Amino acid sequence: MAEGMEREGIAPRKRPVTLRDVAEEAGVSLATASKALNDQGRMTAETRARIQETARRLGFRPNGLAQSLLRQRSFTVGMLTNDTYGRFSLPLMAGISEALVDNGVSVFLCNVEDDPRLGQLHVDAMLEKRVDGIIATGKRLDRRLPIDLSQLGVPVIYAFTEPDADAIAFVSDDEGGARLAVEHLVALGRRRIVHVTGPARFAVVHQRAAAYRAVLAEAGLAEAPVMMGNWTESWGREAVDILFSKPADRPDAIFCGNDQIARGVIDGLRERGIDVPGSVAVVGFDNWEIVAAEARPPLTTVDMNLAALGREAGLTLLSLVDGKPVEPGIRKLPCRLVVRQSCGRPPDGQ
Amino acid sequence: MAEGMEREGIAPRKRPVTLRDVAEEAGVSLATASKALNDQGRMTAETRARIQETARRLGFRPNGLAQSLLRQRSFTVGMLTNDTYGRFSLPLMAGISEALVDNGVSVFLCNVEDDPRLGQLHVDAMLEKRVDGIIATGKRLDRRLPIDLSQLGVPVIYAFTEPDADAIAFVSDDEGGARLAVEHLVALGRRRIVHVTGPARFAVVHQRAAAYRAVLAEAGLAEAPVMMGNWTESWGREAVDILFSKPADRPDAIFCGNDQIARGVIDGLRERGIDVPGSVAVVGFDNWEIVAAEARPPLTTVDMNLAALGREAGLTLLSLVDGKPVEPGIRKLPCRLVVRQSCGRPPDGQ
DNA sequence: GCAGAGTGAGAAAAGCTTTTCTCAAGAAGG
DNA sequence: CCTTCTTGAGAAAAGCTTTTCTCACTCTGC
Repeated sequence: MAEGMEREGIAPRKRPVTLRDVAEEAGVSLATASKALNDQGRMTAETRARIQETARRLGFRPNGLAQSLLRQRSFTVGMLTNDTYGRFSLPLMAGISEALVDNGVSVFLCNVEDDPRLGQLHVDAMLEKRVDGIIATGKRLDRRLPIDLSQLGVPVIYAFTEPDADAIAFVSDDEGGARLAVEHLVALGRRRIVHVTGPARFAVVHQRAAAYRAVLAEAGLAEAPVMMGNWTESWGREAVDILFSKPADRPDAIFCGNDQIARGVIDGLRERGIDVPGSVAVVGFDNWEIVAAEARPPLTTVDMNLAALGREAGLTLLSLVDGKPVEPGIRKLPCRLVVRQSCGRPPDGQ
Repeated sequence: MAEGMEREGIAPRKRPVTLRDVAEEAGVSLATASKALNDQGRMTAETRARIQETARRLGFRPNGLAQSLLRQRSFTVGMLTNDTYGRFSLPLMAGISEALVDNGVSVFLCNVEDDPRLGQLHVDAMLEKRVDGIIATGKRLDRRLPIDLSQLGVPVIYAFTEPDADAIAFVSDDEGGARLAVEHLVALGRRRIVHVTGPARFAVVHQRAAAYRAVLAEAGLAEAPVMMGNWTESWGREAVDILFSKPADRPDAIFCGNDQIARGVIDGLRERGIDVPGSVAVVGFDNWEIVAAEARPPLTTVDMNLAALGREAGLTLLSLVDGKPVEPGIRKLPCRLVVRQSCGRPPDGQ
């Protein structure tokens, strides 16, 4: 019956070829075919080779759905974010994806905005598709996603977002990051360092400000005011106007709460004819390449290592899925200072 | 046997509850339980209600893997991109995801950089997981992804990337977009319009330049030089230096190839004391919010409607998956002009 | 020549759901 | 009272792979 049948074309169009097809073509049973392809069971080397060759020729590809059903493991995880694919999610995703792809795990990306309905929709879809786990990420360390993930029955990891109680979370160490920045300025001999940052309703604003104050105290420097505003360039320019409109107490360094503010600060200073870094050094936060690298001069800034954070989160999720116990709690991962040109000569020994 | 058994806790820990559990608990067969939950088959309203109630109480959730295996449809699609989750992929994804989530379809996001090995890895993973289709997106309209998707045996849609032969693709209409920009300037009475754009090796550079020349010709205006450089702010500033260093032939409008160039142009003009839009009008391309909205003045720019493009691509893929025939070919979707303040008063009637 | 060991390969179950038959019991009609 | 129709519900197959048994056959050693 298979005698006169010619396989036409190249693409395995229509119905995908199954293990049964391979077995029939090779004249063996399903069991034998399966074992041959998985290098398991006992059989002649010749039989094994023949089956493998047949599979190759037919373009056989095992059906992952069937495998998953049997193994109770889908090699699939869901990623939730409310950062409409934004600045923070991006490197985070890159790290997560990198950690998982090498283990054959694919990632469902789900943007839930801040909409509980949309969140529930995506979570339901994930659970029905039997994801092995979920990674929750966000755009703010101090905001929860609009859905409760604590009772789902699958492992959940939080990355760069406020976790539920008793959860496993990875966040950036903002105090440490701010420390790096301010200590850098101190080491460069700056004495009057001010902090221009975002709105008071952000937790990170207070964390970074606290570290800023601590470093000043440790260095025996007078505390300068912390100026809170928006996360925008225009606030940076405005802050410069405030700081430099009066002749006294002008700073010789400005530590900014993010790169956009820093960029505004740099622009404001340039427009006033104040040299950066000659007269005033500027440090940013976030290392948002497109802003930091194109600033004039290019911006020295704090990088939160989000890709590394994502990778860590991904690997930990895999451990969890494999049943290894993981201590709950919040893990802070260190930031890193990216030195460009807005602070002048780097201090000795760095 | 089930008599003394108390369900403890809330979370369905360990083994998820299956249809068999529901059937046993309700005292019916699997078949009846299935039909009850799907509102199919015949049975007393009372039986149906009892089964549904039981399912609800037990927190039953059908196993999507089993359903997919049977239906030959996984309600899953893969998205490939080489735009390391960048500026273009982002809105594209948002649109695609939006179109699909309402149909219960989840999206595997796969960043393949420009690495054929990584691409093959992801494509293999997708095929094993039996995605219903694939959407290929990129960061450039004139570059292929590093893998051949034409013989995969699943439907493929290309969005914002160079398609393989005989494929279905959605791209932005860059000529049309450039037209919108230049016609806007002409309508505002600008007479000497120059075009500052990116490197000649980009196809869009030539498409947009051609449209620019065509509109000038139609308006009876003298053709000004097309200045090709980099997609950077510094090139925008440099171009201004070139254009305004000599006193003659100064433009009264500049059409920029992207928003970063436009931003550089605006900064360059401001630093020369040239009023925007008073003396010179500026238009950008891409509508990259963070750049366009924070420019001084905020930038009028061309938006490629990438979210709409993604939505269209998603819906078309669904048609394809449902077996509806779709004519191959490249579909160009219109751009849209976002008017902010860098061109002055919008022309009458708009 | 025969018991026991080893070897190659197949049968069958499991994983979960959906759908098509099949069947038994009760109701309606002659 | 017997036949036919209707109705409620279950049995079984299908979708694809993996794994554990089981079985038949061939050596090996005595």
